[in-house]
Amino acid sequence: MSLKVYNSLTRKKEVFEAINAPYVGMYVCGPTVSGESHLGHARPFITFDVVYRYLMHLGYKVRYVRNITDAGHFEEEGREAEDKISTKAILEKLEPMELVQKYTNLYHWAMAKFNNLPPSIEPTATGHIVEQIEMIKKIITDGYAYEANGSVYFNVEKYNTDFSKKGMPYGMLSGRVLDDQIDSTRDLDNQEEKRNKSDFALWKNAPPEHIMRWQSPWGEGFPGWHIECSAMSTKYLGEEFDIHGGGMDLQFPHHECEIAQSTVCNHKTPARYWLHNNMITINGKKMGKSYNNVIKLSELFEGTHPILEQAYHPMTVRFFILQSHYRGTLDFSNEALQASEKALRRLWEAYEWLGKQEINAAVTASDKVQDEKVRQLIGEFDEFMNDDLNTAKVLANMFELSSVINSIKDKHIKADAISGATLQLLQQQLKLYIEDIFGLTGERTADDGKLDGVLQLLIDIRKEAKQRKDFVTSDKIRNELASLGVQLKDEKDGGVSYSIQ
RNA sequence: GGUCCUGUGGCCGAGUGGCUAGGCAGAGCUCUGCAAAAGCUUCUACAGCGGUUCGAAUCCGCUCGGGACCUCCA
Repeated sequence: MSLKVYNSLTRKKEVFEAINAPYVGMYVCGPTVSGESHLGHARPFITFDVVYRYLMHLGYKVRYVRNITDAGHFEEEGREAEDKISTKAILEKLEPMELVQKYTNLYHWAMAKFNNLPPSIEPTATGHIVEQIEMIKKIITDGYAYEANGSVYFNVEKYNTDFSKKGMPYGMLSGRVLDDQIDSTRDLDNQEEKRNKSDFALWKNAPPEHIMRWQSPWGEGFPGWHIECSAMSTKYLGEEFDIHGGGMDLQFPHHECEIAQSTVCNHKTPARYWLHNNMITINGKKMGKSYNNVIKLSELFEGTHPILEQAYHPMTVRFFILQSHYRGTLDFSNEALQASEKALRRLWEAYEWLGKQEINAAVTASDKVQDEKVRQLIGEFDEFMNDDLNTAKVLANMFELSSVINSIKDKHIKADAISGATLQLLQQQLKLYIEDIFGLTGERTADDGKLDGVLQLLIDIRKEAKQRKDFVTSDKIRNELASLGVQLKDEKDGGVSYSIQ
Protein backbone atom coordinates (compact mmCIF):
# COMPACT_ATOMS: atom_id res chain seq x y z
CA MET A 1 0.00 0.00 0.00
CA SER A 2 1.70 3.13 -1.17
CA LEU A 3 0.90 6.81 -1.24
CA LYS A 4 -0.73 8.13 -4.35
CA VAL A 5 -1.10 11.81 -5.07
CA TYR A 6 -2.77 13.74 -7.82
CA ASN A 7 -0.04 15.36 -9.87
CA SER A 8 -1.21 18.52 -11.63
CA LEU A 9 1.63 18.11 -14.08
CA THR A 10 0.37 14.81 -15.45
CA ARG A 11 -3.26 15.28 -14.41
CA LYS A 12 -3.23 11.82 -12.91
CA LYS A 13 -3.00 10.18 -9.56
CA GLU A 14 0.48 8.76 -9.31
CA VAL A 15 2.34 6.59 -6.86
CA PHE A 16 4.64 8.81 -4.85
CA GLU A 17 8.26 7.80 -5.18
CA ALA A 18 10.89 9.91 -3.51
CA ILE A 19 13.89 10.82 -5.65
CA ASN A 20 16.29 10.07 -2.80
CA ALA A 21 14.35 8.09 -0.27
CA PRO A 22 14.08 8.45 2.64
CA TYR A 23 14.66 12.14 1.95
CA VAL A 24 11.88 14.25 0.53
CA GLY A 25 12.09 17.87 -0.57
CA MET A 26 8.89 19.86 -0.53
CA TYR A 27 8.46 23.48 -1.53
CA VAL A 28 5.25 25.37 -0.86
CA CYS A 29 4.52 28.93 -1.91
CA GLY A 30 4.13 31.02 1.21
CA PRO A 31 2.45 34.32 1.87
CA THR A 32 3.10 37.79 0.56
CA VAL A 33 3.45 39.72 3.77
CA SER A 34 2.05 43.00 2.56
CA GLY A 35 -1.15 42.39 4.46
CA GLU A 36 -2.80 40.06 6.89
CA SER A 37 -3.57 36.51 5.84
CA HIS A 38 -7.20 35.56 5.36
CA LEU A 39 -9.23 32.40 5.61
CA GLY A 40 -8.39 31.44 2.04
CA HIS A 41 -4.69 31.47 2.82
CA ALA A 42 -5.24 29.07 5.67
CA ARG A 43 -6.07 26.26 3.32
CA PRO A 44 -2.75 25.57 1.61
CA PHE A 45 -0.86 25.97 4.85
CA ILE A 46 -3.09 23.51 6.68
CA THR A 47 -3.26 21.16 3.70
CA PHE A 48 0.49 21.01 3.24
CA ASP A 49 1.08 20.84 6.95
CA VAL A 50 -0.89 17.60 6.88
CA VAL A 51 1.07 16.43 3.85
CA TYR A 52 4.27 17.21 5.74
CA ARG A 53 3.08 15.39 8.83
CA TYR A 54 1.87 12.41 6.85
CA LEU A 55 5.12 12.07 4.92
CA MET A 56 7.02 12.09 8.20
CA HIS A 57 4.65 9.47 9.55
CA LEU A 58 5.47 7.34 6.52
CA GLY A 59 9.08 7.53 7.59
CA TYR A 60 10.39 10.14 5.18
CA LYS A 61 12.85 12.74 6.30
CA VAL A 62 11.26 15.82 4.87
CA ARG A 63 12.83 19.18 4.20
CA TYR A 64 9.87 21.49 3.98
CA VAL A 65 10.63 24.89 2.50
CA ARG A 66 8.01 27.60 2.56
CA ASN A 67 9.02 31.06 1.47
CA ILE A 68 7.96 34.47 2.63
CA THR A 69 7.49 37.01 -0.12
CA ASP A 70 8.63 40.24 1.40
CA ALA A 71 9.92 41.99 -1.67
CA GLY A 72 7.16 43.97 -3.26
CA HIS A 73 5.54 42.81 -6.41
CA PHE A 74 3.51 44.92 -8.74
CA GLU A 75 -0.06 45.73 -8.06
CA GLU A 76 -0.56 45.95 -11.76
CA GLU A 77 1.94 45.51 -14.43
CA GLY A 78 2.39 48.39 -16.76
CA ARG A 79 0.92 51.38 -14.99
CA GLU A 80 3.28 53.43 -12.89
CA ALA A 81 5.37 50.77 -11.34
CA GLU A 82 3.63 50.51 -8.02
CA ASP A 83 5.20 48.33 -5.48
CA LYS A 84 2.53 46.83 -3.33
CA ILE A 85 4.56 46.91 -0.19
CA SER A 86 6.11 50.33 -0.62
CA THR A 87 2.78 51.92 -1.58
CA LYS A 88 1.10 50.68 1.50
CA ALA A 89 4.06 51.63 3.60
CA ILE A 90 3.69 55.23 2.58
CA LEU A 91 0.01 55.16 3.47
CA GLU A 92 0.67 53.69 6.84
CA LYS A 93 3.79 55.75 7.41
CA LEU A 94 5.91 52.73 8.04
CA GLU A 95 9.21 51.58 6.71
CA PRO A 96 8.66 48.75 4.21
CA MET A 97 10.57 46.31 6.33
CA GLU A 98 8.62 47.35 9.38
CA LEU A 99 5.41 46.56 7.57
CA VAL A 100 6.80 43.27 6.34
CA GLN A 101 7.87 42.36 9.85
CA LYS A 102 4.45 43.21 11.26
CA TYR A 103 2.62 40.98 8.83
CA THR A 104 5.19 38.24 9.09
CA ASN A 105 4.63 38.20 12.84
CA LEU A 106 0.87 38.09 12.35
CA TYR A 107 1.27 35.26 9.90
CA HIS A 108 3.40 33.26 12.31
CA TRP A 109 0.88 33.91 15.04
CA ALA A 110 -1.92 32.50 12.88
CA MET A 111 0.15 29.48 11.83
CA ALA A 112 0.81 28.69 15.48
CA LYS A 113 -2.89 29.02 16.28
CA PHE A 114 -3.59 26.47 13.58
CA ASN A 115 -0.96 24.21 15.08
CA ASN A 116 0.91 24.12 11.78
CA LEU A 117 4.43 22.84 12.24
CA PRO A 118 7.05 25.38 11.27
CA PRO A 119 8.70 24.52 7.96
CA SER A 120 12.29 23.34 7.96
CA ILE A 121 13.39 26.49 6.18
CA GLU A 122 11.40 29.67 5.74
CA PRO A 123 13.48 31.78 3.37
CA THR A 124 12.62 35.36 2.48
CA ALA A 125 12.80 36.91 -0.94
CA THR A 126 14.77 39.90 0.34
CA GLY A 127 17.31 37.55 1.87
CA HIS A 128 17.98 35.94 -1.51
CA ILE A 129 18.43 38.85 -3.88
CA VAL A 130 21.93 37.66 -4.73
CA GLU A 131 20.72 34.19 -5.69
CA GLN A 132 17.97 35.69 -7.80
CA ILE A 133 20.38 37.97 -9.63
CA GLU A 134 22.72 35.05 -10.29
CA MET A 135 19.87 33.05 -11.73
CA ILE A 136 18.79 35.88 -13.98
CA LYS A 137 22.36 36.29 -15.23
CA LYS A 138 22.41 32.63 -16.12
CA ILE A 139 19.13 32.86 -17.99
CA ILE A 140 20.45 35.83 -19.98
CA THR A 141 23.69 33.99 -20.78
CA ASP A 142 21.71 31.04 -22.06
CA GLY A 143 19.78 33.37 -24.32
CA TYR A 144 16.36 33.14 -22.74
CA ALA A 145 16.15 36.63 -21.33
CA TYR A 146 16.89 40.12 -22.50
CA GLU A 147 17.42 43.50 -20.93
CA ALA A 148 15.36 46.56 -21.70
CA ASN A 149 15.69 49.91 -19.91
CA GLY A 150 17.11 48.40 -16.77
CA SER A 151 14.55 45.60 -16.63
CA VAL A 152 15.01 41.99 -17.64
CA TYR A 153 12.35 39.88 -19.32
CA PHE A 154 12.06 36.20 -19.93
CA ASN A 155 11.69 35.29 -23.57
CA VAL A 156 8.75 32.94 -23.42
CA GLU A 157 8.44 32.35 -27.12
CA LYS A 158 12.04 31.25 -27.55
CA TYR A 159 11.76 29.06 -24.50
CA ASN A 160 8.60 27.49 -25.80
CA THR A 161 10.09 26.82 -29.22
CA ASP A 162 13.24 25.23 -27.85
CA PHE A 163 11.76 23.29 -25.00
CA SER A 164 8.69 22.05 -26.83
CA LYS A 165 11.14 19.88 -28.74
CA LYS A 166 12.17 18.34 -25.44
CA GLY A 167 8.58 17.76 -24.45
CA MET A 168 8.55 20.65 -22.02
CA PRO A 169 6.52 23.42 -23.65
CA TYR A 170 5.61 26.58 -21.82
CA GLY A 171 2.17 25.90 -20.40
CA MET A 172 2.70 22.21 -19.66
CA LEU A 173 1.46 22.56 -16.11
CA SER A 174 -1.63 24.64 -16.69
CA GLY A 175 -2.51 23.07 -20.03
CA ARG A 176 -2.21 26.32 -21.90
CA VAL A 177 -0.97 26.62 -25.43
CA LEU A 178 1.22 29.62 -25.98
CA ASP A 179 -0.16 30.53 -29.40
CA ASP A 180 -3.67 30.74 -28.01
CA GLN A 181 -2.49 32.96 -25.25
CA ILE A 182 -0.80 35.62 -27.25
CA ASP A 183 -4.15 36.82 -28.54
CA SER A 184 -5.91 36.48 -25.27
CA THR A 185 -3.40 38.32 -23.14
CA ARG A 186 -4.82 41.58 -21.98
CA ASP A 187 -3.73 44.76 -23.59
CA LEU A 188 -1.68 46.63 -21.04
CA ASP A 189 0.09 49.94 -21.19
CA ASN A 190 3.84 50.35 -21.20
CA GLN A 191 4.46 47.04 -22.81
CA GLU A 192 6.98 48.37 -25.31
CA GLU A 193 9.84 47.03 -23.24
CA LYS A 194 8.68 43.51 -23.82
CA ARG A 195 9.22 41.82 -27.11
CA ASN A 196 6.13 39.74 -26.57
CA LYS A 197 3.12 40.14 -24.38
CA SER A 198 3.61 36.71 -22.89
CA ASP A 199 7.11 37.57 -21.68
CA PHE A 200 7.38 38.09 -17.96
CA ALA A 201 9.70 40.18 -15.81
CA LEU A 202 12.71 38.69 -14.08
CA TRP A 203 13.99 42.03 -12.85
CA LYS A 204 12.31 45.40 -12.80
CA ASN A 205 13.95 48.75 -12.97
CA ALA A 206 12.89 50.70 -9.88
CA PRO A 207 11.29 54.08 -10.44
CA PRO A 208 12.44 56.85 -8.09
CA GLU A 209 9.47 56.53 -5.72
CA HIS A 210 10.12 52.87 -5.20
CA ILE A 211 11.54 52.33 -1.75
CA MET A 212 12.56 48.68 -1.96
CA ARG A 213 15.47 48.56 -4.39
CA TRP A 214 18.68 46.67 -4.87
CA GLN A 215 21.79 47.11 -6.93
CA SER A 216 22.06 44.79 -9.91
CA PRO A 217 24.01 44.50 -13.16
CA TRP A 218 21.05 46.24 -14.82
CA GLY A 219 20.83 49.13 -12.39
CA GLU A 220 18.78 49.62 -9.25
CA GLY A 221 15.66 47.56 -9.17
CA PHE A 222 13.86 44.65 -7.62
CA PRO A 223 13.16 41.05 -8.59
CA GLY A 224 10.25 39.97 -10.77
CA TRP A 225 7.25 38.03 -9.62
CA HIS A 226 8.39 34.50 -10.01
CA ILE A 227 12.14 34.30 -9.70
CA GLU A 228 12.32 34.05 -5.91
CA CYS A 229 10.68 30.64 -5.81
CA SER A 230 12.99 29.28 -8.48
CA ALA A 231 16.06 30.65 -6.75
CA MET A 232 15.17 29.50 -3.27
CA SER A 233 13.84 26.08 -4.19
CA THR A 234 16.98 25.39 -6.19
CA LYS A 235 19.19 26.60 -3.37
CA TYR A 236 17.59 24.56 -0.62
CA LEU A 237 16.14 21.56 -2.41
CA GLY A 238 18.35 21.15 -5.44
CA GLU A 239 17.74 21.17 -9.15
CA GLU A 240 15.08 18.53 -8.91
CA PHE A 241 12.98 17.93 -5.84
CA ASP A 242 9.95 15.89 -4.95
CA ILE A 243 6.92 18.03 -4.21
CA HIS A 244 5.88 21.53 -5.12
CA GLY A 245 2.68 22.77 -3.54
CA GLY A 246 0.48 25.81 -3.61
CA GLY A 247 -2.95 27.09 -4.41
CA MET A 248 -4.57 26.34 -7.73
CA ASP A 249 -4.62 30.01 -8.59
CA LEU A 250 -0.84 29.95 -8.68
CA GLN A 251 -0.71 27.33 -11.37
CA PHE A 252 -0.70 30.03 -13.99
CA PRO A 253 1.30 32.08 -14.40
CA HIS A 254 3.37 31.70 -11.25
CA HIS A 255 4.24 28.01 -11.33
CA GLU A 256 4.47 27.94 -15.08
CA CYS A 257 7.06 30.71 -15.00
CA GLU A 258 8.87 29.02 -12.19
CA ILE A 259 9.17 25.88 -14.27
CA ALA A 260 10.49 27.86 -17.23
CA GLN A 261 13.12 29.70 -15.19
CA SER A 262 14.33 26.64 -13.37
CA THR A 263 14.33 24.49 -16.47
CA VAL A 264 16.58 26.94 -18.31
CA CYS A 265 19.03 26.97 -15.40
CA ASN A 266 18.92 23.34 -14.37
CA HIS A 267 17.83 21.59 -17.55
CA LYS A 268 15.05 19.75 -15.80
CA THR A 269 11.57 20.38 -14.49
CA PRO A 270 12.14 21.47 -10.89
CA ALA A 271 9.60 19.27 -9.11
CA ARG A 272 8.25 15.83 -9.82
CA TYR A 273 4.88 16.16 -8.14
CA TRP A 274 2.86 19.35 -8.29
CA LEU A 275 0.08 19.48 -5.74
CA HIS A 276 -2.53 22.19 -5.84
CA ASN A 277 -5.20 22.87 -3.31
CA ASN A 278 -8.51 24.36 -4.37
CA MET A 279 -10.01 27.60 -3.14
CA ILE A 280 -12.22 28.48 -0.22
CA THR A 281 -15.32 30.17 -1.49
CA ILE A 282 -17.86 32.34 0.20
CA ASN A 283 -21.31 32.27 -1.32
CA GLY A 284 -19.78 30.33 -4.16
CA LYS A 285 -17.19 32.99 -4.94
CA LYS A 286 -13.50 32.65 -4.37
CA MET A 287 -12.31 34.52 -1.32
CA GLY A 288 -9.88 37.12 -2.54
CA LYS A 289 -8.86 40.71 -2.47
CA SER A 290 -10.36 41.41 -5.85
CA TYR A 291 -13.78 40.21 -4.70
CA ASN A 292 -13.68 42.20 -1.53
CA ASN A 293 -14.95 39.26 0.46
CA VAL A 294 -12.00 38.34 2.61
CA ILE A 295 -12.25 37.36 6.23
CA LYS A 296 -8.92 37.95 7.89
CA LEU A 297 -7.71 35.31 10.27
CA SER A 298 -7.74 37.60 13.29
CA GLU A 299 -11.32 38.55 12.45
CA LEU A 300 -12.24 34.91 12.15
CA PHE A 301 -10.75 34.00 15.52
CA GLU A 302 -12.38 37.00 17.18
CA GLY A 303 -15.67 36.99 15.31
CA THR A 304 -15.30 40.63 14.34
CA HIS A 305 -16.15 40.45 10.64
CA PRO A 306 -19.75 41.48 9.78
CA ILE A 307 -20.38 38.18 7.99
CA LEU A 308 -19.51 36.20 11.10
CA GLU A 309 -22.17 35.22 13.60
CA GLN A 310 -19.56 34.24 16.14
CA ALA A 311 -15.85 33.71 16.68
CA TYR A 312 -14.40 30.46 15.42
CA HIS A 313 -11.63 28.59 17.14
CA PRO A 314 -8.61 27.87 14.94
CA MET A 315 -9.14 24.15 15.49
CA THR A 316 -12.69 24.44 14.21
CA VAL A 317 -11.31 25.98 11.05
CA ARG A 318 -8.64 23.34 10.74
CA PHE A 319 -11.22 20.61 11.17
CA PHE A 320 -13.54 22.33 8.69
CA ILE A 321 -10.78 22.30 6.09
CA LEU A 322 -9.87 18.67 6.74
CA GLN A 323 -13.48 17.62 6.34
CA SER A 324 -13.27 18.26 2.62
CA HIS A 325 -10.84 17.00 0.04
CA TYR A 326 -8.07 19.48 -0.68
CA ARG A 327 -8.66 19.52 -4.42
CA GLY A 328 -12.30 20.52 -4.19
CA THR A 329 -13.64 23.96 -3.44
CA LEU A 330 -14.88 24.49 0.07
CA ASP A 331 -17.72 26.86 0.73
CA PHE A 332 -17.65 28.95 3.85
CA SER A 333 -20.78 29.69 5.84
CA ASN A 334 -21.59 30.22 9.49
CA GLU A 335 -23.76 27.14 9.41
CA ALA A 336 -20.95 25.01 8.05
CA LEU A 337 -18.44 26.31 10.60
CA GLN A 338 -20.90 25.80 13.43
CA ALA A 339 -21.46 22.24 12.26
CA SER A 340 -17.70 21.71 12.31
CA GLU A 341 -17.44 23.15 15.77
CA LYS A 342 -19.97 20.70 17.17
CA ALA A 343 -18.61 17.79 15.21
CA LEU A 344 -15.07 18.40 16.40
CA ARG A 345 -16.21 18.60 19.98
CA ARG A 346 -18.05 15.30 19.66
CA LEU A 347 -15.07 13.62 18.09
CA TRP A 348 -12.68 15.04 20.63
CA GLU A 349 -14.76 14.01 23.61
CA ALA A 350 -15.04 10.44 22.43
CA TYR A 351 -11.31 10.39 21.73
CA GLU A 352 -10.49 11.88 25.08
CA TRP A 353 -12.73 9.50 26.98
CA LEU A 354 -11.22 6.47 25.30
CA GLY A 355 -7.73 7.77 25.99
CA LYS A 356 -8.42 7.76 29.70
CA GLN A 357 -9.58 4.16 29.86
CA GLU A 358 -7.30 1.52 31.26
CA ILE A 359 -7.44 -1.27 28.80
CA ASN A 360 -6.77 -4.86 29.63
CA ALA A 361 -4.99 -6.30 26.63
CA ALA A 362 -5.88 -9.83 27.67
CA VAL A 363 -9.60 -9.36 27.06
CA THR A 364 -10.80 -11.21 24.01
CA ALA A 365 -13.66 -9.99 21.88
CA SER A 366 -17.07 -11.34 22.80
CA ASP A 367 -18.54 -9.76 19.69
CA LYS A 368 -16.33 -10.76 16.81
CA VAL A 369 -18.36 -8.82 14.27
CA GLN A 370 -18.11 -5.58 16.19
CA ASP A 371 -14.44 -6.14 16.82
CA GLU A 372 -13.79 -6.77 13.18
CA LYS A 373 -15.74 -3.67 12.16
CA VAL A 374 -13.63 -1.51 14.44
CA ARG A 375 -10.43 -3.00 13.08
CA GLN A 376 -11.53 -2.36 9.55
CA LEU A 377 -12.45 1.25 10.23
CA ILE A 378 -9.04 1.81 11.76
CA GLY A 379 -7.25 0.03 8.96
CA GLU A 380 -8.87 2.26 6.39
CA PHE A 381 -7.21 5.37 7.80
CA ASP A 382 -4.00 4.59 5.95
CA GLU A 383 -5.83 3.44 2.88
CA PHE A 384 -7.75 6.71 2.59
CA MET A 385 -4.74 8.87 3.26
CA ASN A 386 -2.75 7.00 0.66
CA ASP A 387 -5.47 7.74 -1.85
CA ASP A 388 -4.49 11.35 -2.45
CA LEU A 389 -4.79 12.35 1.20
CA ASN A 390 -8.48 11.87 1.68
CA THR A 391 -8.80 13.38 5.12
CA ALA A 392 -12.57 13.63 4.73
CA LYS A 393 -12.95 9.86 4.57
CA VAL A 394 -10.66 9.32 7.52
CA LEU A 395 -12.79 11.69 9.57
CA ALA A 396 -15.97 9.90 8.49
CA ASN A 397 -14.50 6.68 9.85
CA MET A 398 -13.54 8.42 13.05
CA PHE A 399 -17.13 9.43 13.59
CA GLU A 400 -18.28 5.88 13.15
CA LEU A 401 -15.69 4.88 15.71
CA SER A 402 -16.89 7.63 18.01
CA SER A 403 -20.32 6.04 17.99
CA VAL A 404 -18.78 2.77 19.05
CA ILE A 405 -16.76 4.46 21.78
CA ASN A 406 -19.82 6.30 23.09
CA SER A 407 -21.80 3.10 23.03
CA ILE A 408 -19.20 1.42 25.17
CA LYS A 409 -19.22 4.40 27.48
CA ASP A 410 -23.00 4.30 27.79
CA LYS A 411 -22.89 0.52 28.08
CA HIS A 412 -24.97 -0.01 24.98
CA ILE A 413 -22.12 -2.18 23.87
CA LYS A 414 -20.66 -4.55 26.37
CA ALA A 415 -17.26 -3.67 27.74
CA ASP A 416 -15.77 -6.89 26.47
CA ALA A 417 -17.44 -6.82 23.06
CA ILE A 418 -14.21 -5.54 21.59
CA SER A 419 -10.89 -7.07 22.47
CA GLY A 420 -8.33 -5.25 24.57
CA ALA A 421 -5.88 -5.45 21.70
CA THR A 422 -8.32 -3.75 19.35
CA LEU A 423 -9.11 -1.03 21.85
CA GLN A 424 -5.44 -0.37 22.39
CA LEU A 425 -4.96 -0.15 18.66
CA LEU A 426 -7.86 2.26 18.51
CA GLN A 427 -6.38 4.46 21.22
CA GLN A 428 -3.07 4.48 19.48
CA GLN A 429 -4.34 5.11 15.95
CA LEU A 430 -6.72 7.84 17.01
CA LYS A 431 -3.92 9.61 18.76
CA LEU A 432 -1.68 9.21 15.75
CA TYR A 433 -4.23 10.53 13.30
CA ILE A 434 -6.06 13.16 15.32
CA GLU A 435 -3.06 14.71 16.98
CA ASP A 436 0.06 13.81 15.04
CA ILE A 437 -1.16 13.74 11.46
CA PHE A 438 -4.20 15.99 11.44
CA GLY A 439 -2.61 18.27 14.00
CA LEU A 440 -5.79 18.79 15.99
CA THR A 441 -5.49 19.83 19.60
CA GLY A 442 -7.86 19.99 22.54
CA GLU A 443 -9.74 23.19 22.95
CA ARG A 444 -9.52 23.24 26.69
CA THR A 445 -7.39 26.11 27.81
CA ALA A 446 -4.47 25.20 29.93
CA ASP A 447 -4.87 26.00 33.57
CA ASP A 448 -3.17 24.77 36.65
CA GLY A 449 -6.06 22.66 37.82
CA LYS A 450 -7.73 25.37 39.89
CA LEU A 451 -10.61 25.65 37.49
CA ASP A 452 -11.10 21.93 37.53
CA GLY A 453 -11.08 21.99 41.34
CA VAL A 454 -13.73 24.70 41.41
CA LEU A 455 -15.90 22.83 38.96
CA GLN A 456 -15.59 19.59 40.86
CA LEU A 457 -16.70 21.43 43.97
CA LEU A 458 -19.77 22.77 42.20
CA ILE A 459 -20.50 19.36 40.79
CA ASP A 460 -20.37 17.90 44.32
CA ILE A 461 -22.67 20.57 45.70
CA ARG A 462 -25.09 19.98 42.86
CA LYS A 463 -24.99 16.26 43.45
CA GLU A 464 -25.87 16.73 47.09
CA ALA A 465 -28.69 19.09 46.17
CA LYS A 466 -30.05 16.56 43.75
CA GLN A 467 -29.97 13.86 46.40
CA ARG A 468 -32.21 15.85 48.65
CA LYS A 469 -34.33 16.76 45.60
CA ASP A 470 -33.42 20.40 45.85
CA PHE A 471 -33.70 20.93 42.13
CA VAL A 472 -33.80 24.69 42.43
CA THR A 473 -30.20 24.64 43.63
CA SER A 474 -29.04 21.92 41.28
CA ASP A 475 -30.58 23.60 38.27
CA LYS A 476 -29.19 26.93 39.29
CA ILE A 477 -25.67 25.52 39.28
CA ARG A 478 -26.25 23.80 35.96
CA ASN A 479 -27.85 26.79 34.27
CA GLU A 480 -25.48 29.39 35.58
CA LEU A 481 -22.52 27.34 34.48
CA ALA A 482 -24.14 26.82 31.09
CA SER A 483 -24.52 30.53 30.60
CA LEU A 484 -20.81 30.86 31.33
CA GLY A 485 -20.13 28.29 28.64
CA VAL A 486 -19.52 25.34 30.91
CA GLN A 487 -21.76 22.44 30.11
CA LEU A 488 -22.37 19.73 32.68
CA LYS A 489 -23.14 16.26 31.48
CA ASP A 490 -24.70 13.62 33.66
CA GLU A 491 -23.16 10.33 32.73
CA LYS A 492 -24.90 7.00 32.80
CA ASP A 493 -22.95 5.77 35.78
CA GLY A 494 -23.90 8.76 37.90
CA GLY A 495 -20.66 10.60 37.27
CA VAL A 496 -20.60 14.11 35.91
CA SER A 497 -18.30 15.51 33.25
CA TYR A 498 -18.11 18.96 31.78
CA SER A 499 -17.01 20.69 28.63
CA ILE A 500 -15.95 24.28 28.27
CA GLN A 501 -16.83 26.24 25.17
C1' G B 1 -13.16 34.94 -26.59
C1' G B 2 -9.52 30.87 -24.90
C1' U B 3 -8.28 26.89 -21.09
C1' C B 4 -10.40 24.09 -17.31
C1' C B 5 -13.43 22.62 -13.16
C1' U B 6 -18.22 21.83 -11.26
C1' G B 7 -23.82 21.01 -10.20
C1' U B 8 -25.14 15.30 -4.40
C1' G B 9 -30.79 15.53 0.48
C1' G B 10 -32.52 21.94 4.80
C1' C B 11 -26.84 23.20 5.17
C1' C B 12 -21.49 21.57 4.59
C1' G B 13 -19.45 17.77 2.22
C1' A B 14 -17.19 12.13 0.64
C1' G B 15 -17.87 8.85 -3.24
C1' U B 16 -17.66 7.27 -8.54
C1' G B 17 -20.56 1.70 -13.02
C1' G B 18 -24.26 -2.73 -8.79
C1' C B 19 -22.64 -2.45 -1.93
C1' U B 20 -24.91 2.79 4.57
C1' A B 21 -20.23 8.02 3.33
C1' G B 22 -19.77 11.34 7.42
C1' G B 23 -21.00 15.89 10.10
C1' C B 24 -24.75 19.67 11.36
C1' A B 25 -30.00 20.55 11.44
C1' G B 26 -35.28 18.03 11.72
C1' A B 27 -38.60 13.83 13.72
C1' G B 28 -39.44 9.62 17.08
C1' C B 29 -37.70 6.48 21.00
C1' U B 30 -34.29 5.08 25.28
C1' C B 31 -31.92 7.14 29.51
C1' U B 32 -33.16 11.36 32.97
C1' G B 33 -36.51 14.79 38.61
C1' C B 34 -36.48 18.01 34.15
C1' A B 35 -32.85 19.06 30.65
C1' A B 36 -28.30 18.57 28.24
C1' A B 37 -25.02 14.87 26.64
C1' A B 38 -25.04 10.01 24.66
C1' G B 39 -27.28 5.76 22.10
C1' C B 40 -30.92 3.70 18.70
C1' U B 41 -34.39 4.50 14.69
C1' U B 42 -35.88 7.76 10.89
C1' C B 43 -37.10 11.68 6.80
C1' U B 44 -35.51 14.68 2.74
C1' A B 45 -30.11 13.15 -2.82
C1' C B 46 -27.36 12.64 -6.72
C1' A B 47 -29.52 19.84 -12.16
C1' G B 48 -32.60 18.49 -16.76
C1' C B 49 -33.08 15.58 -21.26
C1' G B 50 -31.20 11.77 -24.25
C1' G B 51 -27.58 7.65 -25.04
C1' U B 52 -24.16 3.34 -23.71
C1' U B 53 -25.02 -0.90 -20.27
C1' C B 54 -28.08 -6.58 -17.55
C1' G B 55 -27.44 -2.22 -14.30
C1' A B 56 -25.48 4.91 -13.84
C1' A B 57 -25.54 9.76 -9.11
C1' U B 58 -21.00 7.44 -11.23
C1' C B 59 -19.35 6.69 -18.51
C1' C B 60 -20.85 9.63 -23.28
C1' G B 61 -23.70 13.72 -25.67
C1' C B 62 -26.69 17.98 -25.40
C1' U B 63 -29.26 21.84 -22.45
C1' C B 64 -29.42 24.90 -18.25
C1' G B 65 -26.89 26.74 -13.83
C1' G B 66 -22.36 27.84 -10.80
C1' G B 67 -17.17 28.68 -10.53
C1' A B 68 -11.68 29.18 -11.50
C1' C B 69 -7.58 30.73 -14.53
C1' C B 70 -6.09 33.75 -18.79
C1' U B 71 -3.86 40.27 -14.39
C1' C B 72 -1.44 40.44 -8.12
C1' C B 73 -3.91 36.33 -5.88
C1' A B 74 -3.58 30.42 -1.41
